[in-house]
Amino acid sequence: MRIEDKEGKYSIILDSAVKVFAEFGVENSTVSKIAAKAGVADGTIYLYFKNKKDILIKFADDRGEKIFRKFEEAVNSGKDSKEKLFNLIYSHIENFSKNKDLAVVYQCELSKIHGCQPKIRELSIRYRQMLKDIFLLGQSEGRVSKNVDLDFIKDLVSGSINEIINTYIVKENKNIDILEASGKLVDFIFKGLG
Amino acid sequence: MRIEDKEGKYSIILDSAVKVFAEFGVENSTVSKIAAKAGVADGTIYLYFKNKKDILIKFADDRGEKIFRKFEEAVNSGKDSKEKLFNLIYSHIENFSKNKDLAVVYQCELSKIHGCQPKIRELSIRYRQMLKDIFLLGQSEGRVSKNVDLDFIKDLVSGSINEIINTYIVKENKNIDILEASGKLVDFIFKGLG
Amino acid sequence: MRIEDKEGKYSIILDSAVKVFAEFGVENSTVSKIAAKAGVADGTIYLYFKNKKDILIKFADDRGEKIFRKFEEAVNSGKDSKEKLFNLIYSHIENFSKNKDLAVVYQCELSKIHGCQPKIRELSIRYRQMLKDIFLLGQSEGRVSKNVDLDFIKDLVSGSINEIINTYIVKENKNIDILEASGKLVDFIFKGLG
Amino acid sequence: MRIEDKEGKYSIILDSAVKVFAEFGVENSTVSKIAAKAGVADGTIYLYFKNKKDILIKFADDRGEKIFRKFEEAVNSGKDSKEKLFNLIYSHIENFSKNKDLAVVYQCELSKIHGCQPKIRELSIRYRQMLKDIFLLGQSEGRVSKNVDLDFIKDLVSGSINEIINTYIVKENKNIDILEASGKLVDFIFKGLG
DNA sequence: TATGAATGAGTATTCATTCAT
DNA sequence: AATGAATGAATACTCATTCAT
Repeated sequence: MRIEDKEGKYSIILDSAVKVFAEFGVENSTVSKIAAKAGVADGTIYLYFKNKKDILIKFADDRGEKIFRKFEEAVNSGKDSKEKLFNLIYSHIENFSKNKDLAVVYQCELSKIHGCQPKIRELSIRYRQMLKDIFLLGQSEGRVSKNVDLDFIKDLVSGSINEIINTYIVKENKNIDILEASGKLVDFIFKGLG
Repeated sequence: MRIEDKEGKYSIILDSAVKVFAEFGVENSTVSKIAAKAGVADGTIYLYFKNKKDILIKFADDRGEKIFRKFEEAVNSGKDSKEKLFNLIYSHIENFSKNKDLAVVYQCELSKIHGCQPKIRELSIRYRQMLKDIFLLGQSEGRVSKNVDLDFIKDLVSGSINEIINTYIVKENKNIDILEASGKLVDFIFKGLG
Repeated sequence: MRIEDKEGKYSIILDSAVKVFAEFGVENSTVSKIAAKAGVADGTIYLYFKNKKDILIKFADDRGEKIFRKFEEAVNSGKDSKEKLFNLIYSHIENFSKNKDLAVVYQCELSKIHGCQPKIRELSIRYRQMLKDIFLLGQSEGRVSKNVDLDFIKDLVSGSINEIINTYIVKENKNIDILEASGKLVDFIFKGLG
Repeated sequence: MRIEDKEGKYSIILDSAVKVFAEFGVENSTVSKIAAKAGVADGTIYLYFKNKKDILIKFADDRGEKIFRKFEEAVNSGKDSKEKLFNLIYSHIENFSKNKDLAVVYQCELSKIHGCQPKIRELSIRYRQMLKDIFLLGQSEGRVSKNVDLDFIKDLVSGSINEIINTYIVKENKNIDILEASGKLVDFIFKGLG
């Protein structure tokens, strides 16, 4: 059996777990359900994960890190602060729209699991630092007033984006015009910061 | 036994439950822990609540409604849209600051419990309608541009307020200057909507 | 409060218990249900009965004894063995028809309760002795063959009567022509014993 | 693990349950007691049975059906109505004598459990139909009078047999001369029907 | 590696019984 | 005598985890 098979089964279980978590909630998800969804025996789970909670921790670590890289790429590909913010928001909404199970687990389930909190907290801090950097750039571009408290503002913006995800993807499960939503949000923010 | 004693025991159990839920999370909270914290026998819980889930439902119904009344009073006591929004945000932060256990349970735990969702959803809708009404008033006052999509904006604002609660009360457990935070938030929002 | 009031409340509880036992079965009958049906507080039960099982024991003792007296009277009023048997069977079916709750509890519930068994066993023995005495009389009358094993036969007859009660009153809840049924049964038995 | 092992454990639990039910009564039998008697963990019970009641239902279905097959074979192997009835009664007493636990549970416990009643009722109906068929054959043979009400008589006979089981096996726990008892019973019945 | 039968600790809930009023 | 709120022991059932195969 090749190494990629191990990675493969590890991934299959992780993906299955997310689907199960999203459908039933973490607490109503049993190891058996995850194993069944992954097409492996219950015991096999324990060859790849220490225990049930470890699945969530690994999910937060792996999938969280992966999606965060995409956010960073999106930001890097923007030529100025406004485009960077737009790209970030667009990437965020798009990625979570494409994978609603992941969105549900991220927004609702993960934050409560004790072992997951370090990674979640780290990602949250990095996310907000990204926002702060964008707005610092905006200040140097003259787009953002030097009077605003960026530490405070980055939280507001982070909350706004979160709410969009929560409202349109997690709760309402609506199809959203990502381009339009991202545009409106960026306009609102930059106007507020001008 | 006086009437207030019965109400008293019901309240004592509810308060104890909130503390336990906040400390351990709903799923790691046992009926025994709640009973012990309330200083009653396990069986006594069932004289006042149908079952464990019912405690959360009653909590959402009773405490949620009570706190929402305060929000409405705060809004009503404002003379114009800006003051109304300020009062709402101030009241929101203040009330959740005073009772962090309640904040934790509201923000993190309640939304996932199925039986609670009707009330949570109702409160969420009423909250956002309050915001929309404030901004409609703002439009008639000439303070808010008629071009903005109020349904979209109210979500952003709701998300921003939520994030303040989450960041400063639930996660960081910081003491926050409520007056300053409310002021900054209102300024940012009205500037963005101008 | 007069003495008969005590007897009265004792009786009311006993009657209520039988109704509850018949409706729910002994094991699904709670002291609370019995108290509610009797219109007294739960605690009041314990002023008249030692505990829940004691209700059943007292029921077996009191009601069993009472109904058994009627059977004896019925037998005594018959002028010969055939009439005595007819009267017994008629009285048995009639009394259990009139009070189906009592029939249900007697036939189905009581025999399993450990504390009740002494009385139940005693009544069963007395019942079968009554039958044996009738058949002994029948032998002296020349109506019953001297060759039959009366100890065995009395059991058969007892079982037959039981089955009539079970089939027509407890299970099927049918209205039965008591006169006809008693007649047929007596005829069958005496023919078999001739 | 061989197939018979699975069947084996299922059977072991069922047998253990019957013993426990017979000793303590269904309501005083705990799942733990059954598991201990079977030499398995409590949880193992639930790998083979849906819940506690399901054990009784399966018992009624499996053991009831099995024993009933023996009754049918016994009847079929008789060459005329009298021999058929004799064989049935003999088989009935013999089988219940050999397994008194089963007899106790069948006669006393099973009839009250709601989920068991369909099977119990079915078996009871089939049993009495068997009796009726025997007596119909007896009529065609000229052994049984055409005047008797067979629907009534089959109940009497069923009750008589039941009483033999109850009296000698369940209650008195006596050793009984099966050959003699069956013979007497058949004689009595056919004489009564002549 | 992979399996899945077996385990048994953990928990919500019920209800007979008590006792202060 | 009567009440009924409070008690807490008892028990069915779940499910994460293990381990012999």
